[in-house]
Amino acid sequence: VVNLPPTSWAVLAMLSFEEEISGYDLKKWADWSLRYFYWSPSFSQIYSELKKLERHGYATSRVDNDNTIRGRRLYKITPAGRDAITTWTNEAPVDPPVLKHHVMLRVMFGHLSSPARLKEILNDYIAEVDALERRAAIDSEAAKVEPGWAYSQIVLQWAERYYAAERDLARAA
Amino acid sequence: VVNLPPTSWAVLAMLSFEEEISGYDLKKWADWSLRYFYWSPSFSQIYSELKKLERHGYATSRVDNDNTIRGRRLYKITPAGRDAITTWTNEAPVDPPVLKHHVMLRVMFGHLSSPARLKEILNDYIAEVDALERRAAIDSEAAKVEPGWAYSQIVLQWAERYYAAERDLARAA
DNA sequence: ACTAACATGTAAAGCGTTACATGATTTA
DNA sequence: TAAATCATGTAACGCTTTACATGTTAGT
Repeated sequence: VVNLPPTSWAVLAMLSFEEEISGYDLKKWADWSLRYFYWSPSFSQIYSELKKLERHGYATSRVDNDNTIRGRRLYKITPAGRDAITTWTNEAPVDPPVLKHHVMLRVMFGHLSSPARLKEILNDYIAEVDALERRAAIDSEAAKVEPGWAYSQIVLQWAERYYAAERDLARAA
Repeated sequence: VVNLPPTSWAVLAMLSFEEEISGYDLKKWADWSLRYFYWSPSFSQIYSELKKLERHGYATSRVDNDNTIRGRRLYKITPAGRDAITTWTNEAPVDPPVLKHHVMLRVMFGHLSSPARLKEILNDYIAEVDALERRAAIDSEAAKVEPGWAYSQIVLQWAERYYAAERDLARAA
């Protein structure tokens, strides 16, 4: 099994759910599911990840053009791809999450600001986290209807509580 | 004020603490303070960030060679740099944290694994988070001795509780 | 028919890491 | 004095985004 960056594995894992999917739909789906706990890659990166997966023999693609000039390319996971992603899921070492917390960064350098302004920033942040938590809750509910989405539901619930905890921490600060 | 990526601002903000500092020492300091809530950049990136800051006029540097062939370059923030970082801290929009949570990713694609293996992975992760939490607690205590590190202490305490919450969430899953 | 939004990519540029090179300092 | 580690970078490469180009569909 080749050594790939985590984002490639994430895309390949998403392919393992669906029969055939286009880069565009993959991105939309990533925004809906992945982005609560994993930076959702841009369109162009998803396109190049798909090409890379195809180069490695982990996916195949075909052009679907129904009476139009510009078609769209549909990707499908191969047995080799399914093997590879299964191996990665089971055997990759557990590495720590990557976090870039811009708000905490600004609090850390609070001597450049004023307590009042810092409080404003934290309040803005709390409102944002609140909104994210609610959206995660909605998506988590939606995941309940499909029995195949049990694991999605678990992580979405995790995300929901994660943001709740984050909000409380921001309040405490 | 120029538009820079957050990592550049983080480096500039660290310069705002010290009189003069080398890239190497900056990296060591980042590992000690920043890395609990902001991905600590590699040596080479810190070196190039410093060069970039100098190009923008936000820092100056001089070579300090005490009787040796190879000297080391010391960087110092300029008044323009201090202005810029102050403006950024106060006026940048609050953007959400960037998170890449590899463990959650693997849980999300749990259908490729087995419940037993997932449990193992989560336990490994809990142990790692535990260790991080303890280290954050130690560093937070250490920050108490210097009165100038009050804000550092706030965010380190935040980080400590953050990891505690993360551990509990992993347990719940 | 026109416009706005949707969809599908490519190209260029910048962010960030890993690998490498090399000098200085400690330690066995 | 040899080896190991600390310190200071550079070069090459790959990851990722932003900007651009262009075709398609839906609303007005």
